[in-house]
Amino acid sequence: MKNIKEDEKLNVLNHSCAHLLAQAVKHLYPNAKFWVGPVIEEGFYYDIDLGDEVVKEEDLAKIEKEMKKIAKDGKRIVREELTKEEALMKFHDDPYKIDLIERMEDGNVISCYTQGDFTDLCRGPHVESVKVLRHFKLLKVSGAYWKGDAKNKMLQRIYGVCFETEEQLQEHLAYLEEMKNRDHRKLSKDLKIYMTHDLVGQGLPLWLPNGAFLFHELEEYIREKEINLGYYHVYTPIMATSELYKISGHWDHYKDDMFPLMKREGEEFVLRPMNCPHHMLIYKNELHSYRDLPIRIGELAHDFRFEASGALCGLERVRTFCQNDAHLFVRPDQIESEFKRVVDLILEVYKDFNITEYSFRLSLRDPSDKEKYYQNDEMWEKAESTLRKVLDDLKIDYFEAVGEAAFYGPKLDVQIKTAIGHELSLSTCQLDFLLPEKFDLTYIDTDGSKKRPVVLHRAILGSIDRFIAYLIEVTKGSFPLWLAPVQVNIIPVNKEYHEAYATEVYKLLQKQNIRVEIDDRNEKLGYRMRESQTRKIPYTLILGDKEVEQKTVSYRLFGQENTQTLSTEEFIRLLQEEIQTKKRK
RNA sequence: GCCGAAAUAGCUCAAUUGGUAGAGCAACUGAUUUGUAAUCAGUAGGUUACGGGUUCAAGUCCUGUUUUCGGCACCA
Repeated sequence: MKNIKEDEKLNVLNHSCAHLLAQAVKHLYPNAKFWVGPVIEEGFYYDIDLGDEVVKEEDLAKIEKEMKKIAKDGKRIVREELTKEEALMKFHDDPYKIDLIERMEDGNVISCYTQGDFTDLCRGPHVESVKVLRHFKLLKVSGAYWKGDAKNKMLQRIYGVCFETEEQLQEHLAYLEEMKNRDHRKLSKDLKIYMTHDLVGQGLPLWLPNGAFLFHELEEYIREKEINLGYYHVYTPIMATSELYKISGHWDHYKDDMFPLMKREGEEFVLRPMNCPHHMLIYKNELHSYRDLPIRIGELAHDFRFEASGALCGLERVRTFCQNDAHLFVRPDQIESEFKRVVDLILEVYKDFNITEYSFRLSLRDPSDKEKYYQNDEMWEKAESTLRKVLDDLKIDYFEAVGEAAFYGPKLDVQIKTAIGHELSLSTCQLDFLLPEKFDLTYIDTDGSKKRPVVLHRAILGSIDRFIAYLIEVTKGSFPLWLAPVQVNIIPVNKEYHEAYATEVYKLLQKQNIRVEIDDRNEKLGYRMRESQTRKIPYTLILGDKEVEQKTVSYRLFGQENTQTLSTEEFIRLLQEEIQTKKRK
């Protein structure tokens, strides 16, 4: 999709369109007051205070109509430059604009733009005339907190997009529609990946057999990779006493995001929101020599977080999920090499899954946020500069995000965008000097003295749940053979004559651990083929007279129309090769 | 959590201004015995998410709850 904000022409066009929107809203809602109307990647929006009035989705058509009317009139857009005092005078009855003006530096030129009966404070630039604004569409309305702060009043936000030609606009709208069809929630329903139920609760998905196969294969995949890299896997309880999180420091920072306390016989338990404290205790269970480090403790661990109800989304954001977690206990001199190994693993895994659209985010603390972040300037500077150095050494492109760090340290996150445009972290690698401190972790150094290890928290697939959600979207539900819930579907042409051979092939494949089904229903071949294709099963076998006679199989690949014929042995070899090469590199 | 919208058969959707809840697919039964994306006929399927109210009459209007959707805020 075109990034409208980055495109010079479209940026100006959409910004002007935001003004056109404001003007139309002003005509229809005379009491409207306007905050800001910026250009974003997807188009533009305007935040508006309508007092007691409400814009509903059905009102968008009405507003669009007014916008078209104004555009047709074709007023010129005129720039005017003011001093701060003049600007304050001009917008004296608009508290929102006064707020903006007052925060501008004295002496700077302040500009505003006028089109017909509407003037707005704005840096510009704009198109010459509203006449150019013809191919636009208002897309959605929503509430949005003033200045992005939940403590403030909620304004109304109207989103839209504008293009130079009608073709471009229609193409864009078609693209948005196409993306909706890629939404993992829709595909998951079609492909029977997971379900939810009111009686279980929101954000708590139930994995159906097809989803469970995916889940299991991914667990096996990453576990094997990690074992080859020297990780040890453990299982730890999904709960602990609240005391554990008081020691780790999580209690102070995150108890509101945890499921509430369970009290019994004077003890207090919580469902765990993360696994770090458990793994710290496993490290502490033994005395460690400098020779033993790094020690890598991994777990496919189920965690529970009380996410805000409005944040929940399919498998992408849930209240219980399975983390592909590990904690790497390293000596200070090993931070760089170990961090590099994690980045290498991330790159390797993404390659295995053909994930190409992602970016690295270096998440740093916001030094002014004294509440969220653990206070120790020296520690933070050391940690942040270490990560930066490794990334630079690896020549990895990344962007920095202030205020996105964990409370205990900076991190490298891998960001992806979902089909419907949500930006999410998939993988993460976090540097932590704090938890080793809190749990008084040590190793014995060369000189016999106790030293403090450093911890790297990392998750490669992130959460299995979210990873599957993303995988469904990038593959459109057509999974590579090794992941496909059903890998081969056998269709005997005639039940009476071909079922025996079909069963024979079925048993052969099953013996090779191929996930295979046989569709011997009394339905026409075309009917069964159609269903096989809509289920996106990679291989569909057609077995009839010819195949029985020659001891062969004829197969059709998902999404293709031609049929290939191979001997049964060759076919099995083909499957095995495809599974092996894609699965284990 | 906040602003807004929605919830009708397993799924996708209909149901004039309040006036007998329907269709396609799926399921089941029977016929058909099939060579690459939907064979034909029949049967069954509903406290219209859940609770309360208005009305002679509520899927439709009001109200509370739950869940879902679009954003915002959040995301250890």
